[in-house]
Order: sequence, then structure tokens, then C-alpha cells
Amino acid sequence: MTVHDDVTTRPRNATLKDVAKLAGVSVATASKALNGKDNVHPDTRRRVVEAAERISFTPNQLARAILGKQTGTVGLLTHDLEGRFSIPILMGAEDAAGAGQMSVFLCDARGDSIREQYHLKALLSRRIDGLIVVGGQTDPRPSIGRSLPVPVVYAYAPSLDPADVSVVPDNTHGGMLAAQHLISTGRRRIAHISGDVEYLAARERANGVQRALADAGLPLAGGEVLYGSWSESWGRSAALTLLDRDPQIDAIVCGSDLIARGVLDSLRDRGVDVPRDVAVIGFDNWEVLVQGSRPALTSIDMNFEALGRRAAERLIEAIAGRETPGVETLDCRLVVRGSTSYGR
Amino acid sequence: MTVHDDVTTRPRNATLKDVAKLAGVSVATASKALNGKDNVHPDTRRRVVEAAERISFTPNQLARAILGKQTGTVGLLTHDLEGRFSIPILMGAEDAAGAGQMSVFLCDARGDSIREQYHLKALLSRRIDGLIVVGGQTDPRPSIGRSLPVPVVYAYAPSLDPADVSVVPDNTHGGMLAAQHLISTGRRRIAHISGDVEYLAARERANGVQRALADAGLPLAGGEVLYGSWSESWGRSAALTLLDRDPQIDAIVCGSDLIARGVLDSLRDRGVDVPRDVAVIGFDNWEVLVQGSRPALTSIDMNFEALGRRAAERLIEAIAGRETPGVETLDCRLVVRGSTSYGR
DNA sequence: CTGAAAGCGCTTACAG
DNA sequence: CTGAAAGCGCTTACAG
Repeated sequence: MTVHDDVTTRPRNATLKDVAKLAGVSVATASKALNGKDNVHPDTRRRVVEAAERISFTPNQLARAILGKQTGTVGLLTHDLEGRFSIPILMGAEDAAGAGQMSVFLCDARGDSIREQYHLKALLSRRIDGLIVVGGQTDPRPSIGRSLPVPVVYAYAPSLDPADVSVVPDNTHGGMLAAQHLISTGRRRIAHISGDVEYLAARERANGVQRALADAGLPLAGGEVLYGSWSESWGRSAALTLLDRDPQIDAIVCGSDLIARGVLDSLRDRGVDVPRDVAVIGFDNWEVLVQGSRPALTSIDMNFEALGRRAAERLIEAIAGRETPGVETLDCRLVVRGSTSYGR
Repeated sequence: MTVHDDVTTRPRNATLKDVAKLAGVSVATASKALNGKDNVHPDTRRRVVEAAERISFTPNQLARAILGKQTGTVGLLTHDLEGRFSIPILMGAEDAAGAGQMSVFLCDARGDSIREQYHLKALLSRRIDGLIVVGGQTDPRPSIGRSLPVPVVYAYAPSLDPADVSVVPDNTHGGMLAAQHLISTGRRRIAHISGDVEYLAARERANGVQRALADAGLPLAGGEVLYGSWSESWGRSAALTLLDRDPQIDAIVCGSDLIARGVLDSLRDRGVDVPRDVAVIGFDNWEVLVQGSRPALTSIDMNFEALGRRAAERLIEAIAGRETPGVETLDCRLVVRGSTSYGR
């Protein structure tokens, strides 16, 4: 038994009034019964619940939200054109809130601040409880503003305003992890090829690598970090440069998986065996790049899902009024595969 | 001048009442003035608009929606774990509705039908105007149900129920495009390596390839389609099989870019020049795989953004009451790069 | 334990 | 042209 509209065959949404009528009680009582409030006779509650099920009553959250309650919705404003970060971050956020508790408006501003403003306006008019802003790269970005009516958490790229809440991966730590892994597996002549030096992520990862080497009393092989672009072709040419400069290198940390793929190609072309002669490690742990390479690529994972979960947790705290400004940093994770390990 | 809450420093949302008071008119008049209704004195309208701007009034869409209007929100229920389809489809949908007109709830059900039900329930309680369901692969999927209170459009994977509205890429056409391109550039011994035969996409693409060959009076080189898995390693081994079976082949259509990457690797290992000796074409046009290969990979693009745009258009039509059931098929697009073309 | 009433923020006939 | 009133679907004091 569903309620039908007159003009179309599409069922109209049942209202609390429908439920109340069917159960023979007032709307007030029906409301209390369904929301598990005290002071409702068990029999009454049962009748109401049954009635609600009979007509598949779905409470109108909009009406509830208008009463000053929260809407149970948050905005996720992203600049990630490929969905590489957004989807895992979204999944983490879904999990943090609990299944089906929180619905997420995803908007892609595509790196355009005008579009960001449009989306922001639309989200606020829909009365989101809070907002997560996901950057397209890890460089700090302008704050979206202090005087929004809802709390904001910045994920992946921190806000430039220290009064904002940001959750970002610790790229320095990631670089250290990579180098430490190589050192602990016996490598001593470790080089680093990275992407565009304009990216903070590139510089931080390089810092991490160099710090780990310094801690172990090792020099950076190749003399300096080879910065270039985030591409396979750069990986290929940089690897050749490196081999010419220092044929003795026994490991290369790469600033991204794409770069690492290029490096693997060039090593193969030169007849250098991976991992026997040279170990290679990537960054991103991007499944599609990492699984199929020869050999499979050890990589550093930035834990996007955990990042999303944490961002959502921080947002939920802020919505509840417990806000602690500043940049929170999350550890990266080493995923070992054949490119650094004989056993596999 | 913003309206402030007592307990926190976060500004409270201004209401229409605030605007009316500031402009010295009634709420009714303020409403009409802001919504561009007739019968409002120009001076009054100006005063109201100014007042609204002064206190950055953002109309509460929830209140509007509760009056039986539409919410201007749609759900996008996806099963795409990597965001490979979802984000472009989302962007297409955003564009179709017009910037900032329509907000999209993105939910990832992760291939789990229980989670799908949870999300569906949450979306309906938030009174979405319509729903787009995005499959994880192109195989037809169970209908989410006929008696939803809102229209549904299936994208990428069609619904099994012919009464539903579906928009899918034409994989057969994609396969034909690939083979025709090779034929038109002079290839005559064309083979086809694809992924898991259990996937409809694999079989349809193969049908397209074979149809184009038949139309040109050419046999399928290698004797049969080589089905396997959607991986680089399968691409590598299948290419070797193929070369052993028929050393004369001059082109290979691959069922995915990942497979094509594996094929390119094996050809290179065997000293076969691409594109001179053998042309290779992929499927998906996945930037990250296609750009950096040696040579860059010609590929078939399924136009996810156009797919999302079309799905949103169909949804908007359905919301307006103009619904035409059935499966709509969208053409694929050939993107030529170095792996099939000398010039580049 | 139950229900009538007020109210959330808006829009829309309907009087004036 | 303007505003008082009713109402959307719900929740929450407040009487009974």
C-alpha cells in the first residue's frame, strides 16, 4: 500500500500525517514514537512503527533540518580533476560519520576560484553542517574565509590561515620512510629523482629523503636531487642522467609512481636489474601504475582514506563546537613490492 | 554587518525576516522582491536587495524545498572505487544543470547492494529530485526498483529492467572505431587482445573489432580474440603468444590501456618497432597510462563527461515529467597518438 | 501517556 | 503595490 499521486504513477512521499492517520494517533505522538522518545505507550509505538513501514515512510530530513537541527549533510569541495584523492577521501568521510549518517555533496571546482565561490554559495543555501576543502596539490592555499556560518576543514592542501583546521599527509615523513627502507635493506648509494620543484610536495619529499640519508651518514648519490616534471618521460631521462653521472648507484627514490615507471623503463633498457642492481621506490601507491610494472613497484602511500576519515572526524568535532585550529599531519605508509625486495 | 550568535563567534545565517526588517517591509514583500516577482515597486526591490546583500542573506533552500518545490539536489550513487568514471560523470552532470544550479550527493556503494540501500534511504530522506546510478562495469545491473518517488537514470551500466532509463557508452562502436582507424592507415593483419571475457565490455569491443574487419574483408589476425585479464602482465604475455603465432601481424587492438601498455612492453623487448612494424591501440584513454608510454598510446575514449552530461539531461527531463525508457547509447571517440601514427 | 498549539524559514493565494 | 494569513512537514514545550 503506497500513496499515489494523481497525475503520475510515481508514488508520493508519505508524510508523518499519513502515518499518524493510519495508526490512529496525533502527529505529535507519531513523531515521538518514531524518534524513540520516552512517554509513549509500547503498544502505541508498535502501531506507529508498523504504519510507517506499511506505507514506507521516509522522514523528510528537510523539515527536521529547518527546525534548527542539523541537516546531516556536508560539502566536499574538491579541485581534483581525476578523482584520485576525492573518492578515497569521500569514502573515508562516509566511514567516519557512520554508514548512511551523513550525506556528502561533492563539488568539483576544477582549480577555479570563481567556480569555488559558486559552489560554496549553493552549498550554504542547502545548509550543510560543515565543509571539507580538498586541494589539487599539497601547497597551502588561500583560506575560503573566516566568517562562514559553518566550520571548514582543509584536506590534502592546508589553508594559509593558521586559524583554520587542516589535515595533510606528511610528505617529509614519506620521503624518510622511503629512504630508510632502502638503507635498512642494505642500499648505500641512494639517489632521488622528483617532479616539479615548484610543488611543496616535491621539496618536502626530498627533505625527508635527505634527512634520512644524513641520519645514516650517507651522501645523496648523484650529488643533488634531480627535479623535473611529474611524468614518465622525465623519469626515463633523469634515470639515464643519473646512470651516467654515477654508475654505482644502488637505489633511486622517485617523487611519484609515474616517475618511477619511467625510471624502471630506462634501467631495463640499460640492462640494469631491479632490484638486484638498483632498487626503485615510487610515491603515491597508485594501484594502476604500481601493480603491473616489472617488477611491481614499492611505493609510499599517503593514505587518502585515512586522511578523509580524519578530516571528517575533525569536521564532526568542529560541528559539535570543539575546534582546534592548525595543521594536522598524517603519516605515510610504506608498501613493499618487488622493486626493492628480492623475496617477492 | 553580520548577524552573530550568542554562544559562538560563528555568524548565524541571516533569514528573510532579518532582510525584511532591515528593508522596512514585510517578509512577503521581501520574498517577492528577491524572487523577481511582478508587482513590487522598483525602489522597494532595490532596498530589499541591498539589505539582503548587506547581511549576506543566503536563502534557505530547505524551507523552499519543503513547500513542495524541488530541492535542486540529485544523488549520484556509484560503484566506482577509484573515481575513474564518477568524477568526470559528476562534472558532466554539474555542467548539464548549469553552474551551481544543482548540487550532487555523491555516494560510493563500493559494489555492495546493502550499502546501496542505505545510501538510497539517506538520499530519499534528503528529498533528492532524482538519482543517477553509476555501475562499476558496463554489464547490466538489477534495477534499483520501479516505485521510487523520484526518477532514476542508470549511467555506464544499464538497468536490466527495460522500463528504466539508461545511458551507456557504445563499446561495439568503440571497437569498430579502433579497427577502422587501423585499416584506414593501411594495416591488414590486425589482432585483438582483450580482458576478462566475463565482462560484457570485452565481448562488445571484440564484436566491434570483428565487424569492422569483416566489413573490410579482413580476417582477425591470430585466429581468435585473446581474452585474459585487464592487466599489463596479461598484455605482455598475450603479445608474446601472438608474435609466436603470427609474426606477420601489423596491428593490435587492445581491450584496455593497461593491456596496451603490457603489449607495448613486449613488443619493445622483442625489438618490434611501434608504430612502424606494429600499430597498437588502447581503450579508455586514461591520461596517466596513455601519455607517458613509448610511443604515446592511441586510444578509444568513452567520453565519460559527455556520458554524465547526457545522463543528467535525461534525468532533468524525467524530473520535468518527460521520461522515455530504454537504453541510450553514446559514441566513443578515437584519440590518435604515436602508437598508430608516424607523423607524431 | 496523548494531543493541540506554536514555530522553523520560506512562498503563495488573497485582501486591501 | 503591500502585507496578513495559511501552510509545507516536522519537533517540542506545554496542558491535560
